[in-house]
Amino acid sequence: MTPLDQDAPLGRRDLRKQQTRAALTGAALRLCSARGFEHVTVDDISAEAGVSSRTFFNYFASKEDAVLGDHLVEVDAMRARLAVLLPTMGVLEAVRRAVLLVVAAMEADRDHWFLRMEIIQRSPQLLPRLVLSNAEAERATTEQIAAHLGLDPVRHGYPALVVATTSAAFRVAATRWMAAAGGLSLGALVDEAFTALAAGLPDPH
Amino acid sequence: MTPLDQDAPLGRRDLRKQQTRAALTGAALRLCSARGFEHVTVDDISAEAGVSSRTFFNYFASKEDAVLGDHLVEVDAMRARLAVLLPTMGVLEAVRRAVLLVVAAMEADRDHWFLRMEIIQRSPQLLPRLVLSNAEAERATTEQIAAHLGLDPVRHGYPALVVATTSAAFRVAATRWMAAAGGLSLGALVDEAFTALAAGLPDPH
DNA sequence: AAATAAACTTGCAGCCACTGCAAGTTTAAG
DNA sequence: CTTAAACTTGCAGTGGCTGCAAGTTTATTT
Repeated sequence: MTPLDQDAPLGRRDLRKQQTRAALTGAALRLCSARGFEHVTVDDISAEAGVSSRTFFNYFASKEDAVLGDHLVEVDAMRARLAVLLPTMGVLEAVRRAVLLVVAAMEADRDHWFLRMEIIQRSPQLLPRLVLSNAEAERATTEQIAAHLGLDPVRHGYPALVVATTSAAFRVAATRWMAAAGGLSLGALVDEAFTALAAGLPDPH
Repeated sequence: MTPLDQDAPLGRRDLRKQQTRAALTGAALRLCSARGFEHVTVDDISAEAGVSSRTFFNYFASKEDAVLGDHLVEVDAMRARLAVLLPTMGVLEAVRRAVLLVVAAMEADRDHWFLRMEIIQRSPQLLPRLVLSNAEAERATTEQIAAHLGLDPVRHGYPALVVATTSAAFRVAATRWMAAAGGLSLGALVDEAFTALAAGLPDPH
């Protein structure tokens, strides 16, 4: 009598796992927000979460991972959405709409993201790592777009260019979102950036 | 009678310093290219260069820095060029021409750059750090453009957007350059990317 | 319910990146 | 020549991270 109504096989064990995982990320975000990333040790985080430091590394490959998180779910959702949108509109417009999925996820997890970004802002070494976590996703998206256009992703630069620039545009929007401390809508900022991109980045006045 | 004809004060000491530095980067690139970044220790690099591992850290803040290098010179040159170009043309065009300085520097240091990129390709952890080394430069350029346009870089997203997207476009061009193993001109690839950017990234056919 | 297997946690020992300190050595300056 | 500054180095120590060999908890089988 295993409850499989939803999508996740929930045993007592798996439940406790994602509970421990949440405790670790929570502890990491809280402590790093208070003291700064480099003044928090893995031992501190583990102690705060009530597990051994060795167990910490059973959940996260690095201290940075605990702060930055996974985001694999959103990546998969975005790929699925892209597959639907690409045949019916231009590439840039399809990417814009697909990105709105990520926007929704971030606005839903708003509190954690503000903590994350505050920590990242004070410890710039984390920003690149955040980009890296997107790197694999970027590569996959590049191939998806190249396949749709029937282009060789190596010979043609277009797919990689679209992905890299839109990704950068998104990062800028997210940074502004945090700088405004939630006073602006992330979706609106993303839209603004994509509009400028589609217009060829003309000088404003 | 200090020889100051050029721009650098060259004493026996400074000469030996940049000699040691070159030996360290050379050793780092050679060993990492042969064995892969994570299978090379700082001790290995130091021994190959004929200094102690402690001395290594007097020259580089991290193992990654030894592989990735500085590029501060090009950054300064680019800023100066930008200051000249900005008043006489559009922002995007000015950035495009300023970037050509970096292109020239990379094509001149071609061999080292191919090694670097091969190493980075096999050890993706390095890619973020490469982005980070550009992060400070990006911030400075953003402020420069914001000042030129008379915009507040926080309230207005345009300067940051231009810098982030052009930087991404450059990265794509550099990646293709390496993939082509020098069969293509980096300058041509950069031009192609900027042209697509200025046109608003329209679908190709 | 008991026995067996699988998964999870933990301590331990150890590698390696990296740092501060206190020498010793080399080069420049007075 | 003397003094001061710069450079190198060893040493000891912190902290991130891993493999291993327990021990403990949960799932599975009979």
